[in-house]
Amino acid sequence: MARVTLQSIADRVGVSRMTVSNAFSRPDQLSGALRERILAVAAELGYLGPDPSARSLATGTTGTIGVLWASDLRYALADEVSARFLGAVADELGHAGLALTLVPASVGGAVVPARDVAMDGAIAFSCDPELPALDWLQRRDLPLVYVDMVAPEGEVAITIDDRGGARAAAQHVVDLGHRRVALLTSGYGPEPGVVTGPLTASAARHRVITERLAGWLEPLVAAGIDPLVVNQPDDYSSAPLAAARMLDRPDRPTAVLCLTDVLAQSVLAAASDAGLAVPDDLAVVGFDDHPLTLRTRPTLTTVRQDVDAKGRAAARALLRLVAGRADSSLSVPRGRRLPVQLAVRGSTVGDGS
Amino acid sequence: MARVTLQSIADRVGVSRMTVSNAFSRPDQLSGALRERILAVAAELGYLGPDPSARSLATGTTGTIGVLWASDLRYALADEVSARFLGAVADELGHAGLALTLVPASVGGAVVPARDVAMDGAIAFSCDPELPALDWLQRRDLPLVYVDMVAPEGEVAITIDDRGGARAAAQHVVDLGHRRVALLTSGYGPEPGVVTGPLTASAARHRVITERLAGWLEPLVAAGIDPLVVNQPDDYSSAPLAAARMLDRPDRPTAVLCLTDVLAQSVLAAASDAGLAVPDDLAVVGFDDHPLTLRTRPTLTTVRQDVDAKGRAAARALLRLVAGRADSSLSVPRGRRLPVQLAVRGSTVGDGS
DNA sequence: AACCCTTTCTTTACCGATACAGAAATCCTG
DNA sequence: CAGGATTTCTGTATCGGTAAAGAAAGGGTT
Repeated sequence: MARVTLQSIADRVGVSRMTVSNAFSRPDQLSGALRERILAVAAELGYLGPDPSARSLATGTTGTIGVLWASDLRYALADEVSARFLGAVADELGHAGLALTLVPASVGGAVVPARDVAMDGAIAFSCDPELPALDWLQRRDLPLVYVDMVAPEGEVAITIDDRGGARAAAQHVVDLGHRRVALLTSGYGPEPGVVTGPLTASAARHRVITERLAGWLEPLVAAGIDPLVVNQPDDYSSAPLAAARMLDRPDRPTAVLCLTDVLAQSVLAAASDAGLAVPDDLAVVGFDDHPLTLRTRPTLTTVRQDVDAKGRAAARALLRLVAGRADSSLSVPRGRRLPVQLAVRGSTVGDGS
Repeated sequence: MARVTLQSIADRVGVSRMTVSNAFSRPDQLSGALRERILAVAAELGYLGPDPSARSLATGTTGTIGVLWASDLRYALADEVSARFLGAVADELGHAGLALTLVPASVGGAVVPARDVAMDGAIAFSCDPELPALDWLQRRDLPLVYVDMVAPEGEVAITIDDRGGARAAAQHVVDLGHRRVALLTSGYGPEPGVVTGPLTASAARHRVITERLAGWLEPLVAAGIDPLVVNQPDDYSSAPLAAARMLDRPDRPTAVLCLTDVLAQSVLAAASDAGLAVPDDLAVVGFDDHPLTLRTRPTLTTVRQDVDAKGRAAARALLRLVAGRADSSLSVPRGRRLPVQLAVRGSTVGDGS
């Protein structure tokens, strides 16, 4: 049984192939009666609508947007905050009838997804600017939006105010009178453990880390505080261990600022194990406003970012870029830096009871 | 400036277009020297490789696999366990050079992604068997793997032993001597709150819920226990409230079996707020072995499922189905039900101290 | 009745590649 | 050195659609 195509339907109905195409794609181009007849025959033959690949070739649009992810997808998605971002993007694109394709960053094998997968545009999320896969996307001249990373000059970047948020977090613990402060990060340099010597931007594997570190330092330095910096191995399952070791030191900090809420939760667990009361013996601040911050006890003080808004902003900016390709009179979207907000909860300030 | 195509390269080099095509896609079909020359010219002209859409049309393969998701992507992805599954699938497909496309379930507008997006196969993950978008995928006759849901007769299904896991969890609390047991679920019927009357399979909105409820009931009924069943609204942020109300009842349960670990974490929080000691006053059991189970204090007793393995199994089964389309002599993959394991931790059994 | 405008359908020309069969050149083998 | 096997490259047909302009038929206006 040969495959059903526009042609076979056209033959059966006795019209031109173009008319059948219009019946599906441009209903206003033919009479209602004929359209009905064509659709009836199509249904009878089991035709499902125009072949996506063929249509892509003819129109030059694919109906899907790519997302290039920093690291191994397996780990990236296991973070609820990133996942929510992705969900928001997918949702927003879905409204525009676009699907979302996760583009593996691999460039080794015969197939290089960043080069070989069809898409109308792409979002680079939180990835290394040097990533080879990103280079492919750029060379393809696809509409591109950069999220949570440094974008090339003139490109559209969506970020949050990481530095301002970190600054507020650090100021908060300084205002509470803490003098021995630890910074718990990850992805800073190659070695886990206590970081000695001055902090350098180049050691951070990511813009987000650089910014948050810089933000934390401002109020601390102003207050004459020299923080203990601890670098956490990427493997999150060992986080409790690193946190525990930090709390075991003779100069144990009274406040810990953490790169993410998940790291902060590990600190809460370690504090509990060490018999330390939070916030009286130890204040803990996270970052991101992960949903879990409300489920921990005490609840977690954190810097709130609106990931949904970030996802929507990225999706919308990209949609405008894509539209701008077809109609150059449209205005070009501009990058945005979304505000953040310190959310003070039980892990830094007791309820007074 | 006209676009660079195979033809323009062919003209420039002075060979046939077909030879240029082979230089990219089938290197063994031409001499190394010529291939070098062609690639050099291609690079010079800024050619990036064959156009994905055109190649799709000619070869009939697209290089991407679709994933159809149960609910709104925004919420679905916000669950770390689902996200990890997706990550594992993406990772496994990535090794085979395939990208992964999230297919929005929308079927309302002009574009129906499940019908219009090009893909080589699809995974239906945990969705309503009646979903219209799923129907489109089936009608397209795409290779399809069903995960965590009831599959049509003869189709490939990957599931876990939800019932057995729930049975083990319930048996565990029975063995510990608990007699007042609560079941905390969600997605059961339309109304949140205490469920009265007999449980029915049809009220559950999902196979997973049905199975876990059934598994819990077996040991409970055998022990003559009539559990308190509480249905949680889907909005996870209200979970603490529902849990708190459950612990406020005069016939407060001494053990709670939860549909997921996230729900269980809410119960831990509510217990803490109510001044109840876990596990002495209240035992809590989750489901899934979410990474957070190790970060809570006490750590959470749960039923461990291997989401990575589930993802890999689904991806591999689908890859085999896809390969089978091209070569019908290949064997057809069979469905699998992956085992689970009770992980006893601090939320049911104290450390003896 | 002449004219122009719509509506409705068709014609022609691509979109950018790959499949497959065959032709020309080269290489062995005995 | 004949003859078959290889290697290397080309020609033709095809994948399944859409864009854009043109032709035919009907409708209203003056």
